[in-house]
Amino acid sequence: MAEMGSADWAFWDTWMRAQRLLVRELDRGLQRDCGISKAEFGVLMTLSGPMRVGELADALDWEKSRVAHLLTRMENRGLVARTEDGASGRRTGVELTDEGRRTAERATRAHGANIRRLVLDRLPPEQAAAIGAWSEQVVGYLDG
Amino acid sequence: MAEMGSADWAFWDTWMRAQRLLVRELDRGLQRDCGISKAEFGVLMTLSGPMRVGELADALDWEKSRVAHLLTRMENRGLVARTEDGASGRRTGVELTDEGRRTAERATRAHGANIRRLVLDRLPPEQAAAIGAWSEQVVGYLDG
DNA sequence: CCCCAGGAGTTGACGTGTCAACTCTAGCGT
DNA sequence: ACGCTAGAGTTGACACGTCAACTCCTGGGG
Repeated sequence: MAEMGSADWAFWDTWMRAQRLLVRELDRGLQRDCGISKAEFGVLMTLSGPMRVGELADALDWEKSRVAHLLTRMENRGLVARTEDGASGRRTGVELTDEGRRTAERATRAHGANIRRLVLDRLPPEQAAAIGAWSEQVVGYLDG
Repeated sequence: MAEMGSADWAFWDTWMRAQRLLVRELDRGLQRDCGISKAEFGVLMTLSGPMRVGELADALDWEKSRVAHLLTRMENRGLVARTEDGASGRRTGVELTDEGRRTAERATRAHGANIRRLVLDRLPPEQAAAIGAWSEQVVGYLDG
């Protein structure tokens, strides 16, 4: 197998740097406009109806404990509520509060606008096609 | 400004998912093969000779406090050493230990091989060109 | 000479993520 | 019916990043 040349490292560094700058900018926008983190945005998008914690973790492809910790913090801020599940009375489900739904609505617009402004509007079609193809391929062999 | 359509969201989600899977895989490789994190790898690569903490922070484009915290942890594990700087005797510089140099050497090979295997070897030239162009552009307008 | 303003570095509080250990319940075998 | 195990969910310890406050020089005015 060939070694990494300095051009390879430069390519990789620039790519990762661009990625990091972009994600940082989007995160700041989400925090500024809606007061939530990117992870919380993911929960708000995924949690359409009442769900079990495990379903949510599977849907997001996150560790259950990460979801549990995050839900605790979001519950304290009134974005989600734990719900009783079945006859046992154990709080094992979770759903959005009204506040959570409002925030989700607002965040969808704001975050979408930021993605469009910072990324999509500046992405020529052939670059979009290349990135799309690459993404599909990576998801295919690292996720499948 | 146009809204985000569902195709836009799908494109974005897949892209971010691929990015996340890839970074996770590379981080695990670095941890498994060399026992260091990606951030520590960055320090090991950048810290060629003795440097001041601020220089290091500037070179990496990180917050000084992040560097200070990370250096403390790396110092405890024997990868770097704080050095006395000037007549004041204040420990204000930092350099690699022998152990740090050995780890840096090993990490360069291992991480480079992983990047090549997981990314570069699978990236057709026109996709590489498109991604390279996009990266340059993003760094240009988010960093400049 | 003294003071003090500013830069460099550190530290602490807190949010967040991972891993491992723990609790609770349900379901099953005997 | 009893106990045991498997799964779901939670919790705690720790690693890491950010922000703000802090310490410690250092270099001019006065």
